[in-house]
Amino acid sequence: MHEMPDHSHSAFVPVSARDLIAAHGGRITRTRVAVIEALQTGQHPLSHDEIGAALNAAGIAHDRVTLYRALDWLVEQGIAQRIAGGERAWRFELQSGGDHRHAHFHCDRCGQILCLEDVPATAAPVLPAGFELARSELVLHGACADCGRQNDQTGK
Amino acid sequence: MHEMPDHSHSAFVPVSARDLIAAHGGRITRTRVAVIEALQTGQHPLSHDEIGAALNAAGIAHDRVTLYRALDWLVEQGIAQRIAGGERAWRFELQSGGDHRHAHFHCDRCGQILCLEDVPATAAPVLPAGFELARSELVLHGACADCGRQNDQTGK
DNA sequence: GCTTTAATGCTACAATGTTGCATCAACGCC
DNA sequence: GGCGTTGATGCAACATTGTAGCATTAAAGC
Ligand SMILES: [Mn+2]
Ligand SMILES: [Mn+2]
Ligand SMILES: [Zn+2]
Ligand SMILES: [Zn+2]
Repeated sequence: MHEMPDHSHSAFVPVSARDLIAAHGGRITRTRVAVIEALQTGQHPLSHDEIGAALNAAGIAHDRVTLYRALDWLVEQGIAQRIAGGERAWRFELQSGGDHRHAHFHCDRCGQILCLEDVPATAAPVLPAGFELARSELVLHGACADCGRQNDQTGK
Repeated sequence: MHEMPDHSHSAFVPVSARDLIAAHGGRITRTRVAVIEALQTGQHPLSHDEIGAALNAAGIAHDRVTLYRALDWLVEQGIAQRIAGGERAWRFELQSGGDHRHAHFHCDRCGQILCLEDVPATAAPVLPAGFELARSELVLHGACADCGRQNDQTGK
């Protein structure tokens, strides 16, 4: 595993995993660093399982429970956010700057999840009196380009 | 396809559970009838557990698996729809006329789910080329009136 | 280095949902 | 109304996802 030297003048990777953890007063551990890096690398919100696989690939031994707790902590700290997705398993992605909540697309055939950065999840709907809105989740379901193409004849 | 018998001048309870099942070519069983009636009675989308409790209350013995399968069948037939809700458990509600998909509110404190009939879940967003939208789910999270009132000081 | 305690690893458990298969009962037919 | 067919059920066993308790390890500050 490579040490990230901090010649970080790149505007694209604004904070190193270590800085992010330290900034929230947490201890810098292999697991947390690797989880954040997996989320930074991933092109879509990752499931617990996918993150676990990434850690294995990086040669980082870990316990299931530890991973759950690392993810919980990241969410508590506002570093990552949880996405419901439509199956039973949560997906996780880094909280990119601010509270920019966007919609997600869930392919019902291959299970792939895609960020729709352009589609805000924010609705400002009429809630009954006394109700307080904390956040909104918008998930679109359907078939992704690959899946739609490969068996379009099913009609369903 | 048979026409509804015409003693039905009530516009409010359009179909009996039995008719609904028969119209979809299914066998009319105690469990299915009771599940549909529970969904018709319920004021919000019901979890598997809540439906099971309703069956027990109605004195209808049943197996966990049977209930799962009854619900699966209702969803397959388009009689009911599944809602993700944000916990691990599905919620179910009858598919009221047409494809009228509305948003739902999930209270993060008491777990209550509320239908927001007025808020359409439909977004017509820009999907990448080749993607096919089947349906969309919009879930708003926060505190319901009761929960918001009773401990507003937490701030979280 | 030494101490403190946050974080981990392990075990055991809970909640939700699924699969296979033998049995039962709904429904069509007579 | 009885009968046979087969869809629906009940039961046992299992899978997946996530939690709780507690002893041990190791990160951070001195
Ligand atoms: Mn996203
Ligand atoms: Mn609803
Ligand atoms: Zn797909
Ligand atoms: Zn509430």
